[in-house]
Amino acid sequence: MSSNQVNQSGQYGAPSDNQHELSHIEHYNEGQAYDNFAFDNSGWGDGTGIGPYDNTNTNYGYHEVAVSTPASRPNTGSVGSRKTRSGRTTKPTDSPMSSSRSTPAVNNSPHIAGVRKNRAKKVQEADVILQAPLSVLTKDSETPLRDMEAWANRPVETRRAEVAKANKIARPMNRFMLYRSAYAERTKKWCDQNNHQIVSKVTGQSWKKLEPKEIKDYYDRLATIERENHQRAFPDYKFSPAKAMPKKKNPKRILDYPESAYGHFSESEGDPDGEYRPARQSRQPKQPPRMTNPYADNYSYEDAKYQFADPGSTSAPYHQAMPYAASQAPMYHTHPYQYAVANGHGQYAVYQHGPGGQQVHDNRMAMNGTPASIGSSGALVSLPGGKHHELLQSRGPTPVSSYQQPQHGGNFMDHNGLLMHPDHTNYSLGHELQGLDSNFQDALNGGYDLGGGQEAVQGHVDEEFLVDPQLGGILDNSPYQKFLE
DNA sequence: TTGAATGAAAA
DNA sequence: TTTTCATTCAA
Repeated sequence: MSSNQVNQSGQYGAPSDNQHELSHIEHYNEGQAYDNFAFDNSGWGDGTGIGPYDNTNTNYGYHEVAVSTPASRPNTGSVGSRKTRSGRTTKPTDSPMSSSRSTPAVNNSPHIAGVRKNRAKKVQEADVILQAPLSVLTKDSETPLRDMEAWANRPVETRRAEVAKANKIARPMNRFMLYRSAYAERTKKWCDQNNHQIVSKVTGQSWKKLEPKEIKDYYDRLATIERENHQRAFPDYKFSPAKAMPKKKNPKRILDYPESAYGHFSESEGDPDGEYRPARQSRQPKQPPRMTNPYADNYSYEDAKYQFADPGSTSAPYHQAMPYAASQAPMYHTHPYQYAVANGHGQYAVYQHGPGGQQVHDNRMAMNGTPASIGSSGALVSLPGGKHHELLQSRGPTPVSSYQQPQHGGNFMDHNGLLMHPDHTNYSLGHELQGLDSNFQDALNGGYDLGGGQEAVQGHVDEEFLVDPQLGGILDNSPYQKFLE
């Protein structure tokens, strides 16, 4: 069955929670425990990955019900227009967001007197109920995942150039933002929606309820890398959110707070007591600059405006405007460090960090004869140097959720510290691993002084190798297998 | 939308 | 002092 067909399994009319849950267990669990995998109870359905809309808080047999939100869903039908509870009678569509399957929201929540405090925190779930994570649902998408490894590994120079352009230091992406970014384009295509709010809701739902631990761990580690590189580029960055603005309770009422508090402060009327301030992404450390402070002397973000010539060059204006570019490097790069990235194409690139910033040495090589595939992401390892040991060390056997049930010790961080994207992970024969291991070592040995890097490649290599499931890499013992028939 | 970070308020 | 809560902001 193709991926985006209308649900024909009768779930729309599922008579009761219990019954549905039972059927879910019988049909999908097959006696296996999914203890650590946060499926909702709606089951995997027929492979559409979608469930019914519910606008009236009618459960339709689902435990987790999405309440659609008219403000965020365009192109919905008129109120009360849905005549059938069964999606079976609606026209097939390749978009799970089809209006034929949606109805406008009706808020039937009972009003509880006196309970108003959390009004703003009303949970707005996606209009689509996913029944499988996006990593599964969009597995066969022709739209590649965005390469968030490349993003997390942007060199210091790139990051500073971005700051120069935007005139602000952006926060590093957290694991969910990385995930969301990776899947945004796919999700748009899959939903046939080009709406940030919808993408956010769908990816949020997939992330929070559906994605297996391995996917989350992967983006967790990318987030760690992203955070570390951000820290490297901006050692004194400190998140400094704008002071919270009081909420407008009722736009028709007289504001409880001065108008100026809600927006830009003009010089004449704005914020005389300085209570509110517009958003800023970073601020100078409150402590007086130290000699070792890369922002030393008279430099400040606000004043410098980053109006230097070419941030990527080593020209004098750049270093004058960005003094830390020159001064901080020795502080944080006492020893160059390097890491290797396997991109899922059976190729490795070795990155080297140092005072001169990050250089990418494209030490690509074939591995296992694995053909090139869409997208990237595969394995990633950091090699020793500096203070980043937590990225460099093998963490030993990573607990694997019962969802994965790997037969051959499938840890997503293997004994070499390889960070393996679950999409490219499989469990198979040892001889394949030998190829990975030697190639990996070759990559590391490609013109570099490994130093402590040898530590990262020693030790036992488990029977893991990279496989692109789009090329048929899902093997019989893959936990995804049963859902991809 | 989730999650990190922040700061104020409450315990 | 510690915990809880609301808020900002990353795309």
